[in-house]
Amino acid sequence: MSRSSNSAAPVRRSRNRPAGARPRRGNPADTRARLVAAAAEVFNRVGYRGTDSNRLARAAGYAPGTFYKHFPDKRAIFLAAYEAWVTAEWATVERVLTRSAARAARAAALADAILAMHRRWRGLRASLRGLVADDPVARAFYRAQRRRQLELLARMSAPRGTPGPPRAEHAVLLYTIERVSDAVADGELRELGLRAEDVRATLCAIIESHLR
Amino acid sequence: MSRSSNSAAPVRRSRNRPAGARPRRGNPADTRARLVAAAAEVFNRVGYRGTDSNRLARAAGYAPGTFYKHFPDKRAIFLAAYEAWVTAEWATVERVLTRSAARAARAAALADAILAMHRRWRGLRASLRGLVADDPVARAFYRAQRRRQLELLARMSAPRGTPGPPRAEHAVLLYTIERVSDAVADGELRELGLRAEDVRATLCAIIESHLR
Amino acid sequence: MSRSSNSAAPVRRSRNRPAGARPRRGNPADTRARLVAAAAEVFNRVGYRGTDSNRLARAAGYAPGTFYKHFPDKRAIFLAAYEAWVTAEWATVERVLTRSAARAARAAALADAILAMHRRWRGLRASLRGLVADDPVARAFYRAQRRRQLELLARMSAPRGTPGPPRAEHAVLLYTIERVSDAVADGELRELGLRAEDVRATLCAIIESHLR
Amino acid sequence: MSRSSNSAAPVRRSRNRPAGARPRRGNPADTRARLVAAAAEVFNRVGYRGTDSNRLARAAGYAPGTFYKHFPDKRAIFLAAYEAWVTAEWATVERVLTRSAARAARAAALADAILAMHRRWRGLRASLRGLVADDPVARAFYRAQRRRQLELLARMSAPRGTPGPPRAEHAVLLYTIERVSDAVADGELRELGLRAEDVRATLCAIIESHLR
DNA sequence: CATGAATGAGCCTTCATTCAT
DNA sequence: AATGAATGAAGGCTCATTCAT
Repeated sequence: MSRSSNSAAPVRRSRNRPAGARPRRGNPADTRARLVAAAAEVFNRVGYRGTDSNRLARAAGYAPGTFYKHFPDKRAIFLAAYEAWVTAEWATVERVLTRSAARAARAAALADAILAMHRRWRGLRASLRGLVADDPVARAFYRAQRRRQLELLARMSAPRGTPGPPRAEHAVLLYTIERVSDAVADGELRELGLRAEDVRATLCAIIESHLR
Repeated sequence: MSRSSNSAAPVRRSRNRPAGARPRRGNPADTRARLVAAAAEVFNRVGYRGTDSNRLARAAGYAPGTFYKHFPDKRAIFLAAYEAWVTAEWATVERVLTRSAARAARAAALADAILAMHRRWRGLRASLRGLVADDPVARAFYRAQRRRQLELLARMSAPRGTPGPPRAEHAVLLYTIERVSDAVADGELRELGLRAEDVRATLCAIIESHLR
Repeated sequence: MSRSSNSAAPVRRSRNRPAGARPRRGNPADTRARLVAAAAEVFNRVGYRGTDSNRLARAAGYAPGTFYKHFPDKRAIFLAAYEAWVTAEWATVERVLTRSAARAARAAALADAILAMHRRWRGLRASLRGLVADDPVARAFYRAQRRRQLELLARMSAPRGTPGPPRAEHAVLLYTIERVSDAVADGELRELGLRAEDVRATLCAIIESHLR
Repeated sequence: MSRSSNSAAPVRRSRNRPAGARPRRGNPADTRARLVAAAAEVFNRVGYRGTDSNRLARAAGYAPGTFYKHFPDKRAIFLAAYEAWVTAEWATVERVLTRSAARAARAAALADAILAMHRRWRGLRASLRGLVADDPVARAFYRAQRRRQLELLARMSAPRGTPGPPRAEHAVLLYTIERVSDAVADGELRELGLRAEDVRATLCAIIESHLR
């Protein structure tokens, strides 16, 4: 598995513009993408509560007012960054799962890919949890992502492309993977006196038991 | 299992004082307990970000200054409320686990007890997740609770009272139970198109597989 | 009296161009007129503080920058709209006063004409009062209009076209008509428990006592 | 008539505290009164749009937060200042009207008293007009004051204490006095080439014609 | 022990205006 | 002549915390 592709920023700079070059006039899509990319990094570093919209704008090379031309508030840009993250993670998951390899190998690759994404973006994910806990809109957004994941899983685990309804065991699997990955990414294991390798193995085993 | 004992407020009003009676000068422990009890309810209702220390003091019948005589800051009272909650939950878990019943029955009782605690205090728990995500001190406190839980589990699953080191599979079990219980309490399942009964059954099965 | 002519927009669309047709490059006078006409309507609807120059430009079918090609600032376009309004009102007043009719009939016609103008443009007038209160330049502009009105009145009331100096009673008359018309237009009367007809009659009587 | 009493600030500093002495702990009523008194002066000097809530607080010797302990927003403190002004003006009007003097003398005294109040607080009154023009809440508040004035007038002009309904001619009288007084206070007359004495005389005549 | 008035740093947001295209 | 992305000063408001009583 290419670790670098998993760890890539969830948002890419659009076009081939030299980094640091800030066009006073760009097209709105570029500006928006730049804002989201910069915000993702800032959120990941200092957390959602650790910045404000003015700083996010400046981090992308813009003035405060520009921020509000593109997002109604701080939450909106956070959710945009999170959505990009989820999209990147799903892409990775699908790529890994469609490989032709032994079940155990695929489970391990999946665990590693997910853990890498959570490690690289652990600050972003921590902020997500905080925001989801506090904010109803963020909560709804987060759950919508989860729903899509569940549908994806139902489709993938169906024998012959006959999706079927979302399954409780899949939901529990997703919750487990998410929670454990966040714990690993946040370094909770070391504090608990556990070895990362053991937790990874446990996770792999659980994942493998759900693969076809 | 006594549902009412599970659902009880994690903090009791101390002494037999008629509710509403507010001694202007009581002993400090009483004042502190009253503040924590009131704060637990307020946090559970409006969330950690939904109040301020002035309101928490008033909710317990005190002035803002009194709050800071008993707690260094808002976080401290939250952690006190959370600690009381964890203590109450553990007590319930131990009570259920030490019953002599079939493994499946104990697993079901445990799941129900935990789900009840999470349902009753879902606002408090949501705030906990938010605070843990944002605040290093809260995070450390939270992990300390987790560590004690893990030790408890190691002791309980040991054949002859020979605890042994914390085990990765226990940690994963705890994470799973916690995450799934919070999801159930928050009503995520319905939104995902899942039946509560199915998720409960899945949870019971996982718990049962870890019981001796 | 033709009510429709009184109520007409104080600024006309120039030329016979189908509404909505927006030439990207027209002659400057047309663009300016279009901006003023649109601004008059917008100000009348949402007030001076209720818009910004960007919206005024868009309301006329232009981009923000175009606005500043034609007006130095937001105040300038407001004063242009107000000036057009005053011109339209004066034209109406002169038309009514030069009719050969009984004094009472002329007074009533004048009152109705003025009230109609104030009703149709009550939002514009409210904004005028607000701006005049806040802004020295707007205040000077407003007073200049008043001065011209006073001169007109002096000329009209002079026996043989010998104007004479402005007279205090004329000024008081103008103030009274203006204030009462605005009150009527703004619906203050109903709130005060007065009948519109009674106020109109009082106004007519006052006007009539000043006519020759 | 005592000019000084008419021109007095509409809000008094409560208690006999040396000017400039700022008690860190006062009773709320004092603090509020100090805020309103300071705000009235600031509004009168720089206008409603010329300050912000932070400056108003500082002008009274307080920090920004204190402002919001007493008023929900800037508008609220303005309306409080205006209400104090109206109360002061009414007191003056009643005092003058209940004197036993010739009708002409009373009319003159009334005109002078009102003109003095408008001159002393012309900035406050200009801001009032601006706010009333822009803000629905301020408008409603302003009209409520007017309604009370109208009732007062109905009561005073009734032969035998039989008030009767509000009368249109009274409303027109109030509008005229208000508008003309503001014009005089704002110096509009000089700009219009009128002599202050002439306008005052016209105003006196109108008032006198309405006195019993 | 308890009070509660007061604090003030800092966040979110607006909008009149500019200027490179 | 027209565009529209970008600007940034400034204003309204909150709330965790202090301290004189």
